[in-house]
Amino acid sequence: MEIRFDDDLDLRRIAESGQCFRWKSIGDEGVYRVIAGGKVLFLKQKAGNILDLSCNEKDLKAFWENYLDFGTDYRSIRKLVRKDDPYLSEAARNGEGIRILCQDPFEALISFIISQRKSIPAISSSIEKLCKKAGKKITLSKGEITWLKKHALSSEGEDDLYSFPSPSDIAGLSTDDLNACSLGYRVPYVRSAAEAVLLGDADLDRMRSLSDEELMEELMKLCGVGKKVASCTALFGFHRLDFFPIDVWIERILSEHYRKGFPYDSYRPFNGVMQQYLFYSKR
DNA sequence: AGGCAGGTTCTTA
DNA sequence: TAAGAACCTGCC
Repeated sequence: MEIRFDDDLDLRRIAESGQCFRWKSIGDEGVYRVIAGGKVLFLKQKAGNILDLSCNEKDLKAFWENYLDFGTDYRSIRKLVRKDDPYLSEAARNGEGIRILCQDPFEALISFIISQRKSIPAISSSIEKLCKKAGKKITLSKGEITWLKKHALSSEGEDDLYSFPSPSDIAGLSTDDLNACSLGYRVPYVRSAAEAVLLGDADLDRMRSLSDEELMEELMKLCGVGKKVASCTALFGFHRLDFFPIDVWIERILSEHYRKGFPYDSYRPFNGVMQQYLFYSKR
């Protein structure tokens, strides 16, 4: 189905913004394949703010609309950028179209635990291995196959897709299975996080009702979850748009351009969106 | 070939 | 409280 969409939206920039690891560019016509919520979505952006999606209206309303955060007005947030900040102004121009996806908290937690000291290709590769080992197979619907055909794309290679595993799926994996996902020293981190969620020691649903500070505190109780991973989980998995994860890149930007500190007060509660502009622009 | 990668923990003062 | 080493492994 096709919809017109007027707010900021740039699929390529979202895919390359580092917030998600399961967006894949298919072919060379700007088509992306996304796996989330146990489902797959193929989508393509066309001229005139038209979005061509492989789902029907029911699935759009039931899931993808929220996933793509259609309820948030990013154009207005982008306009909050202070005129007296040329660095952020340029970053926001470069990053126009980035949106912060509403991803699953558990998936974000595990993904960002895995991300530590790994390059982006290595992160994606580990996550794919994990999904293949423990996730559920996703079979393409008739509509999805038709959609691919319409875009002159083969469904071969698109028929071996797996959902992100549940806490019990991961907790049930043997050490050998986890090792086979190239997780390295993160194996115990991933396992203990999955077990904590499974047993309710880390209650992600309950965490939704916590304040930002309390959420951070709860997440950091998990082994292998420090400040960076916790804030990424909060921003991308809990959609707390004020979190401002500081990794090595952001650290460099802060020390080069914000000697007196980043003006967080100016952008509350959307500091995380500003962080995305800065990060994307630097990469 | 070998250093480095979107961090965290453990150890040592 | 703070700085520094160690950690797995794939990627460039």
